[in-house]
Amino acid sequence: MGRRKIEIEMVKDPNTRQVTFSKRRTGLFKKANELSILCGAEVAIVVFSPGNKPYSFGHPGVDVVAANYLQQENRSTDSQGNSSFDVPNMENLNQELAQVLAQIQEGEKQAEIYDEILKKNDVKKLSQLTELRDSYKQFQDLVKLRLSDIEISEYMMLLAQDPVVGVKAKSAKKKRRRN
Amino acid sequence: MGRRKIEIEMVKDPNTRQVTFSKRRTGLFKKANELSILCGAEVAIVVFSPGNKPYSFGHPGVDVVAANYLQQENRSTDSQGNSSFDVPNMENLNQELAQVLAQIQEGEKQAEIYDEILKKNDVKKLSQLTELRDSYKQFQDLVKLRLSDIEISEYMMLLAQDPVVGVKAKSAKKKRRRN
DNA sequence: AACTATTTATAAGA
DNA sequence: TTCTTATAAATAGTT
Repeated sequence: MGRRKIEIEMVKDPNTRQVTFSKRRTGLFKKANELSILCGAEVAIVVFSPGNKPYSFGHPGVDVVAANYLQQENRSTDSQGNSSFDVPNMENLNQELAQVLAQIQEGEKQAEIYDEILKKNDVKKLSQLTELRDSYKQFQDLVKLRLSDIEISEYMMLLAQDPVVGVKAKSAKKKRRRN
Repeated sequence: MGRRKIEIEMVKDPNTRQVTFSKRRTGLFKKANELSILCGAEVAIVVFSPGNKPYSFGHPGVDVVAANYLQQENRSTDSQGNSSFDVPNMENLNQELAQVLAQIQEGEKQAEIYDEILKKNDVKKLSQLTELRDSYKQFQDLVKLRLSDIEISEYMMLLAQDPVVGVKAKSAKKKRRRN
């Protein structure tokens, strides 16, 4: 959309990055505003700049939308089976699918476990804390690396494609924002 | 941006409105994704469709960004970005807890990503997905092993000083861990 | 769900 | 930062 096409990857020069951020944040908020008006939709956006300054847009307001969102999130078991697996006819693929699905369930269980532990406030050692944190980061980095191979943009869009309704507020009933 | 210019006002025909919503929501999320990547910025969006279905986008995650946002809001701000909470009070603790839980959810979301990708026919790169999944599993196992020995308050402090998924460090600067 | 004629966003330059 | 403008990208109406 500019004089040249750019790749979607971290802008290296900090100065240029800040400029890009300003321009695109403006554009994003404008789009959000149009969406809310054209469709009568509620929209809330929070953005942190590269310098960590928060910017927000909300119609009718960030807090209002956030409250609605959390409300939705906390009910919901699973509204619709958003799985129309039109998977190709490969045995391998089906296998992978099964495994991944199992993995998802595992992840959810895991979170519940964390949740329980956090609630009980079990206490122990810092050194392991650090390790845990690092492990988590490593994992995140790994994911990032791999995903860039798979087209990170694409997958994020895919992720954002479906309604959050049934996602899994399950383990997070602990959340306590305002109200 | 289309065959004709349109006024920014409520689209009257419900059918057209829904179509417009879908298209523009997709566009909005794509823009948000690009912004987060190009600038290393945290972005969270929540949208309710005309039919009141919630959709969300977040990098590194809606909950994470929301938690940060609320934290900013409630913190006795120091325009220099020097936020200090040496000894967390209950408020801070609860907020940090929210963040931790958000992170956990993000972990789960990773698993969902795999699912999404598989659903969307990107079959050729299956091997990479397998690697990913294995990494994830390893991570989970590691966490399982260690979590029971963790001091939650310390973990929260770690997260606070070096928040969320490598994206960037929040305003919290050098913080010493317990001595 | 695709397709394009157009409009709109924006990258680079000033 | 703001403006300008050539070009990339989003999308309104159509199929």
